[in-house]
Amino acid sequence: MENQQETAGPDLCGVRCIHTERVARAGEEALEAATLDRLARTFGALSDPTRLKLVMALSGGEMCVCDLAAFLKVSPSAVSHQLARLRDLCLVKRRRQGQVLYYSLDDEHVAGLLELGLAHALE
Amino acid sequence: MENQQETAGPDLCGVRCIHTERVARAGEEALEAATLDRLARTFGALSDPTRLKLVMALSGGEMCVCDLAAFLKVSPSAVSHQLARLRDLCLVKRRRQGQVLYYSLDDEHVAGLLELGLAHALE
DNA sequence: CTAATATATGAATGATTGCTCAGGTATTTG
DNA sequence: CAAATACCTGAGCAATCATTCATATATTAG
Repeated sequence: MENQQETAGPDLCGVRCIHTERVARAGEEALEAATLDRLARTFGALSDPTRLKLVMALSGGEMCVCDLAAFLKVSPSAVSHQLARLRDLCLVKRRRQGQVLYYSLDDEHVAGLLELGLAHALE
Repeated sequence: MENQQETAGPDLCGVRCIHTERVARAGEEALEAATLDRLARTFGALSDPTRLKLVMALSGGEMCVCDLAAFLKVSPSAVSHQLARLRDLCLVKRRRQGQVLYYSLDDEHVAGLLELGLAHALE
């Protein structure tokens, strides 16, 4: 019984897995859990319309928290929470000028992701 | 009082928005709600480690539902739900051969998104 | 036709997530 | 120094989501 793969559910796909070698190869090529998790959280940061609108706005140049709150029509507190999340994943960075913090996209990857994602969504 | 922007919260950022013209420009360049929503859902489909592992596995070639369930160690039902979501956003496509459905990435955009995202997550 | 296999799907449920509220920190002004 | 402004953050609540369970559909075998 060396071909079998354990499945979790009660409606498991019989006893056999159809392509054992293909599954094994996928296992070898798989990313480690920590990387997978960070990648998932990165995409997750872009999975909300409000946050996405925020990031797209920043792709047009830097903005302060007040500007973003006004633009998104949400409270500065909400914006700040979202910015913290984006910051945590290095999607945006900030620069202080007096009391004002100006946010912008962290690097070109971010604009690239937006472009590619949009190209796919529109096709 | 033509410079003011309404904000939603009670701790609203004073009465004034700092860069009115910048906010106005962002408004002009903004995507329409439906597009934004679809884009958000597209990224959302990639925001779960299990689904991400699934999609990355498919980037190495097509796999059937059974294979994926075995590889991910979740029930075929759970995989099927996830595949439906990915299918709905045209991230994966399927081809039937007898009773077996083989899934693969829908187009190059998808692999591109994974690559770009990974490059960012690893930097 | 009936039985078996592979996959799909609706409903229910526990876990995440977005927002608000109520504070707290950092910077400038007087 | 104290007051004001811009922003941050922890806790709590409502909505969303991933999974399970039960059932339904599609294809092949007999």
